[in-house]
Parts: sequence; C-alpha cells; structure tokens
Amino acid sequence: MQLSLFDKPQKSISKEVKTKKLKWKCHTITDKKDLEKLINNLKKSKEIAIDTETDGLRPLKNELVGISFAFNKKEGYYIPFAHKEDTPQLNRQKTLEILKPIFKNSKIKKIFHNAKFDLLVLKHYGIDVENVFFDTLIAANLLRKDEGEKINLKFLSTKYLKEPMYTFKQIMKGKYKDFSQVPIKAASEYSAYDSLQTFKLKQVLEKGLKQIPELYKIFKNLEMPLSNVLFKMELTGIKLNKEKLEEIGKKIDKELNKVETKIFATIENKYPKKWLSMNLNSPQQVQNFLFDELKLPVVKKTIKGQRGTGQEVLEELSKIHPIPGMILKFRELSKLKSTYIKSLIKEINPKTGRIHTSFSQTLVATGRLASSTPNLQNIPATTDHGIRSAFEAERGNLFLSADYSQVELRVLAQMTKDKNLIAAFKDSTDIHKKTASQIFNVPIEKVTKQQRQVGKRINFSIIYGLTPYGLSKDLGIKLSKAKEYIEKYFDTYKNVAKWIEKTIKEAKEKGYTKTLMGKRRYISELKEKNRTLYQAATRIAINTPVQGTSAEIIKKAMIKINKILEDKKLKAKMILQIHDELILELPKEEVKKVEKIVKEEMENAVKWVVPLEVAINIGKNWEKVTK
DNA sequence: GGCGTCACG
DNA sequence: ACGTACGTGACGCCG
Repeated sequence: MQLSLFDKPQKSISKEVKTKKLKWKCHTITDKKDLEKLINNLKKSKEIAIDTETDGLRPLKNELVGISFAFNKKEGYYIPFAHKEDTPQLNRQKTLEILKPIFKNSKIKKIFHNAKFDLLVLKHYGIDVENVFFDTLIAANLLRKDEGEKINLKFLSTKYLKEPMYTFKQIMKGKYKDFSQVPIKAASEYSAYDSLQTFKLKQVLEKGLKQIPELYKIFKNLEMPLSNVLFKMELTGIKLNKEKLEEIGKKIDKELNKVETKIFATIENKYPKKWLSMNLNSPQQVQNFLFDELKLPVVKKTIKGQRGTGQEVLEELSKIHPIPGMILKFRELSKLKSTYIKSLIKEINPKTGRIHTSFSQTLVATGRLASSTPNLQNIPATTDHGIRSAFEAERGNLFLSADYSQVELRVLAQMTKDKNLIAAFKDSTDIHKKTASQIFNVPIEKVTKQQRQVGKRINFSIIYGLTPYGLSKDLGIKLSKAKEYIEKYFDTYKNVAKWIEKTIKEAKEKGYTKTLMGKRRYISELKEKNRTLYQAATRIAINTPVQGTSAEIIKKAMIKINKILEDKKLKAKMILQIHDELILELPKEEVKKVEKIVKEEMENAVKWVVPLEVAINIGKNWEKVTK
C-alpha cells in the first residue's frame, strides 16, 4: 500500500460519542493503518451496513464525499474523502479500490437504507457491490401501517430503536451548501451513526417481516431483487436526441406565440386594457378574467372554493365563448414547453449523455413504481408534437416495447373468479364489446362503436370503484341511466359484485386491503363516519388489490427477464417501466430472441386460469413503439 | 410550501 | 342533499 494514499500522514480519530440518547464509538479513518484494521474487521463480518455521503441527490452526477460502515451494534466508521476542510483525507479512488474486495465479497451480506442510491454512487466510481441482501427502506415500507408515516432513517430509528437522530438539515445548520462543507468531525458522527442505525434496524425489521411470512416473501423474492433491476435500469438510462427535442421546442414556441397573439388580439378589441398584461399561466388571473370580465358561468369550484379553470371547465365554456378554448391550447403548449422540452434537456447527464430517471419502490401505496427527476412515466403519448420521438435507441440498436393488454381487468377476473369475465378472456372475446352487449341487451356482433366505448368506460370504472354519480358524469348520461348500467354490469359479472362486497368487508375487519401476494395497504378511513370519506376508502379497498397485483406481476416479469438476459449474456437492457409496459433497448440482432423471452416471461409471470396477453412493438424511437 | 393544473397508466 | 372516480410527478404562481 502506498503512502501516496494520503495527502499527509495523520492519525485517525476514535472517540466515544453520545448521540441524543445513545452512547457509541465513532471512528474517523484518515490513515492507512486504520483503514487496514477496518478492512480486516469488515472481512471477518457476516453482515455490514454501508452508507455513502454525497454532495447531492443525483447519484450519477454528484460526487462521493465520504463513506461509512457498521458491523456491530456499538461502533460506526467514517472515511472522509472530499470534505472541503483542510485536514488530511484518504484518496477517494484509491481507497475505494482497496475496499473493492469487501464490496465484491459475496460472503459478506450488505445492508443499506435505500441501496439503489448508494449502489449508483459506488458504480459511478467503478465499484460493484455483491450480496445486497437487506434494504431497510424497502422493509420498512412493507411493514408500514400508515401511509402518512415517513420511513426515512431518522424516523425509523426513533420508531423502532427509540433512538432519535440528527437530521441532515440539522447537520447542515443552514450554512453549509452541501455535505462536503460539513466539518469532518460532525460528518463522521452523522454518517457513521447512519450506518450504525441501519445495521441495528435490519435486525428489528427482519424480525417484523418474518412474523408475516407473505410479506417476508415479497421482500426477499420480489422487492429486493427488483431493487437490483431498477438499479441497472437507472444506470443504463435512455438516450435523448437534444437537437430533435429542440426542433420540437421551436415548433411549440411558434404555436405558443400564435395562440398568445390571438388571445390578446381578441381581448384588445373588446375588453379593458388592463387585461393585456394578464399572465395566462396564472390560474388566479385567468379566473378573474373569465368570471369577472367575461361573466362566464362558474362550472366547478376548486378544493379551496376558488372558481375552477381546469380542462373540463374550459372545454365546457368553450361552447359559449371563443377565449376558453384558446386558453386551453395555450395551457397545453405551455405545459409541453416547460415540462417536456426545457426540463428534459436539463436532465441529460453530462457524463453519459443520457437521461437517468429515478424509480421509487416505496412511494406508491398500491405497490406501483414511481418515476421522478425526471418522471419518464408521464411523457406525452400523443403524437401531436412527438416528444417521444426524441427518445432514441443508440445507433445499431432498437427499442422493444411490451405491453400487457388489459392487465387490470384480467387481474380482476382472476381475483373475482368471475365465470363470465374469465370466459371472455379465455375465448379472447373483446371484453369491452362483451360488456356493452350485456348492458345494451344487444348481440355482441351488433355492438356499435359508441356502445363499445361505453362498455370500455364502465369496465375501467369498475376498477376505480365506480359510483353512479361518477359514471353519469363521465358518460354524460342521467344518474338513473348510470344506475341501470351498473346494475346490468353486476348482473352479468355476478362474482365481481360479490368480490367487491367481500373485499370491503374483510378490509373493514382487518383494517387493510391486500394484493394477491399479500402486500397490505391499511385504510383507517374505513372507520369514518363521514360518508364521502368512507366511500373514498371503500374505493381504495377495491382498487388497491387490482392495481397492486398488476404491479406485482410486472415486477416478477422484470426480475425474470433481467435474469435471463444476464444468463444468456445478451446486450438487451430494460430501460423503462410504465406500469403495464416495459421498454428495452437492444442491438438489432437480438430482436427475435429477446422478443420471445420478454413475451414469454411477461405472459407466464403467473400461472393463472386467466391468460395474460402481451403486445410487442419494435422501433427506432419511443414514438414508434407507442401504440 | 400550498395550490391549481395537467401529463401518464 | 351531497358530490368523487384509482394511482402518480412537475410546473408556474403566489405568498
């Protein structure tokens, strides 16, 4: 080992620390000898907790400032690398290289709180971690009984260990810009304690999970393996053609100018001058103009009692006045520009030239994934401006998209065991047509397009826990008609009605509703006296098993597909998941092989009486694979 | 930081 | 009489 590891020779520091309620030993490693001792201890350990400290929350963009370890319940170790403080620190890259055998050693079990983040940070420096076997964030999420409850490390330490921790904010004291500015002493006590508490939390959370075997299974066989798949997806990212997106942006700008000019030209001729300075992006100002100046009728109030100017309202008002329609167009373009042009361009990673979203496994109450920074699960699907066409496969590659067809309705069929619903999917009857045929009392061959459309809306609304009022509004029909349709629906699919009743009853008794695999969602509002709140709770009790089970199915498929691609050493990579759809990027030559694998694994992710169907699309960009 | 709005499944 | 569809994330405005 080289002395050049250090800027200057310097003794490491170890000291007793009292962090709020707890006494523990905090070590700061700044010299070679102590690093070696630490490595020896890590090497002997069965399990170690690891936590990285960075100068920001973007693991592939920000830098590693330090790293901490814990391998028993009484000590924590911090290795500072890049603190601004002018005292000696170990060299980051060299130290990581020395630690490599620890990270790579699959006999040592690694514990993290939000492993995916730390793994990306380490990968950024070329470090792979083997045997990531416990993520306290994922475990805590599965055990969570109250959605409102936080599951960050600080909160978990207080809740499960009764040991409060200093928050990141407290450490930053409002004066440090990022973690690298925090003095090493304070940083050590903060970071080493994070690892220590993560180490201890694992024991508690593991016990908790094992008490509910189905939850433990989800943790071990679904969520932990999935975390690794998501890590790879985030790492891979997706290419965005900046020039192409800028071109689209220019077109949008032109259109935006046109609409704006048109709106103000209309105003100029007829209304007071003061409206010429109106900001069309201000709901407040638009509201004043529409309802005070134009005296248009108030269609809908917002939650806060304001006069609403949302899409629905403006569409209604556009029937009686030209301006609301123009504002709608302005909004559409303005949204595209701010959210999907400007921001996406900013998100291109300078180091990889690609967009790296972040998937959260613990945010959505039903078990779905969430995508953020940027959200790639809500990129406009309409081909009007072709935002999706700017997401391209690399030269020589293609995109492959694989969508489950009507997965939630199939889940409903499986869960309810409804004969009619199952039969429809087994004979691959057009399910929306079938529903329409029953509701309108016409033979299936005679169902019109409009009737099928109604059938489709009804099928979907069942999954949301429909109400006559909601359906009547959605379809623009009388309440009595909506009631009639719903009655007919439940008359046709009798077991669906029974299942809904049973599911609500069980949820009330147990306090939670659950997916097929057994992930729970607690719904305290089922005890509500307030009818609106109670009814909202029953809809959640119905929707969650369906949405959540669908999420489990695609997660299972993702794990399997990833495994096969790895085993077969294929270059194809999963890059996105959009709830019922997977997108892969792959060399042209692999299309045939991978298409077969993906379809096979998605369709057979579960062994059900209800068949699952997957549609595959191939193309050079994301738009080309969007149906 | 809350609110209104709107993009997706 | 009342009035909401289920699940999200991000933007601009406004205070």
